[in-house]
Amino acid sequence: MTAESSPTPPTSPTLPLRERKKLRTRQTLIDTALDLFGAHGFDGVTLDGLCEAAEVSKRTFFRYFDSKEDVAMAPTQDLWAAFLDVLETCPADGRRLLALFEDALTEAIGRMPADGWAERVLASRRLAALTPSMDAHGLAFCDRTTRSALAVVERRFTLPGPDGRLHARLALDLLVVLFHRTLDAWVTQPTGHTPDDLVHRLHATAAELPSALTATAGPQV
Amino acid sequence: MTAESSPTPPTSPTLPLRERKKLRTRQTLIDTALDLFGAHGFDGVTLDGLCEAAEVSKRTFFRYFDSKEDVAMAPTQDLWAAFLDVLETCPADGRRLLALFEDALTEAIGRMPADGWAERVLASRRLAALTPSMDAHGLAFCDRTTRSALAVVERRFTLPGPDGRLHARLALDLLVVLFHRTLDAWVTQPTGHTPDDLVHRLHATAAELPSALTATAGPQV
DNA sequence: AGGCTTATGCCACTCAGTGGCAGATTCTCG
DNA sequence: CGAGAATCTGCCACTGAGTGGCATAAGCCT
Repeated sequence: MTAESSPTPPTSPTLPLRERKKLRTRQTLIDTALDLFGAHGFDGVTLDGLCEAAEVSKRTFFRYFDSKEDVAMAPTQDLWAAFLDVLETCPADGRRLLALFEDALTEAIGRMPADGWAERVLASRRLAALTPSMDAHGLAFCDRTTRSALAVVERRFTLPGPDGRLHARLALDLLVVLFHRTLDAWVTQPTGHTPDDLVHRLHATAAELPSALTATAGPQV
Repeated sequence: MTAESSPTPPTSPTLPLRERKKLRTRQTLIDTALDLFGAHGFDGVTLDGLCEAAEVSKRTFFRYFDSKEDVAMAPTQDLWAAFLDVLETCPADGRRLLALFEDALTEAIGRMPADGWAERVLASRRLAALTPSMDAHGLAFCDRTTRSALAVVERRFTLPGPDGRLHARLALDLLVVLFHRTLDAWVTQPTGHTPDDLVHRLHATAAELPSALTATAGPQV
């Protein structure tokens, strides 16, 4: 439909046509899904309806995504994929693991496409808050990512002490917890849903961790 | 079938017959499910098969459980229900929130039925490790429980400071993380799957939290 | 252009989960 | 004890997610 301005550049820096089509189909599916889910709710849209709107067969849908929940979670999943990628290459100076993870996630957020990613995350999270099965799916995905990240860390770094592996796992779990609380706050705020603000809030939430560890409670008056 | 020895005690301390039957049906469903899932895998058992084995109609199954995953998660869910119950009544001396939660969970573990609960948890967790959809379901349930617990805490206790609510939520998230790592280790060990050992390991894992916060990593040699 | 690889569409199928209704069981109160 | 109300249960039909198989079409390579 919207033909590129340059018909056939001599040295094409882009991917081969087939790959570009796949990317576009995937993105169409994501955008259509977030649109429809936002309008009628997750359960108010059938896969058949979604596929018809996106002009693909149901069979094709399942070659791109594992489940109905999956397509709505794509923005977050892209982020964690980038996180793993950053973790794969970042240096291991003697910093604290948690700080290292925090910075890797910051870097990953920075790598997200500037056009519309934040909006898609926002739509996705708002949907998840209303849809138990989406929430469950997202949580499980984070857990799997945590395990992958732990594998990368074990392979690339030296974890001192007999409990080094446990410490790394706990640090990763902590990062996930911090990120989720950060997302909660970021999604809830009325305006200013930018990646930069997300990063800012991530560090702010992380700064509260020591207080959370020592926080006490008195009886209700 | 197995009639009670005392036909009709004058002052019956037990629940009415109808309630007892319901309890028994529920427990039969759980035991049958864990048996069959353990033998053929979660996906190797259909609901129709499970219902036939438990001698109930599928319609009845869904009057007791929300989903196929739900029945296999019952042991853990019973624990968290008890946790909420303990939280509802425990005193709020000036202790740290995290310690308070840890003790409440310990108390909840102590309230679990001595006969077979540990075995059921073990079977349930081993299944969950092999079944993504069960894992997701369990994670989502923990998240919902965390929110319920936060509501109880906010209602019963005073949370000082503008970030008191965040601190409490983080402390609860931490407890869940600690519990999951504890379960990982407890399930993995070859023997000694007792509630007491679970409690012991919970405190041991919690003791590693400060180290996890400050842990560092060097480059791989 | 022609053959090779890969993505897509279509069809039929299994299984989880739901709604409705009829019949059975338990509770309650006269 | 017995009638009637309140539940609990079983059966049946139905929707919708997800899968496997196979034929076709589209992009790729030389």
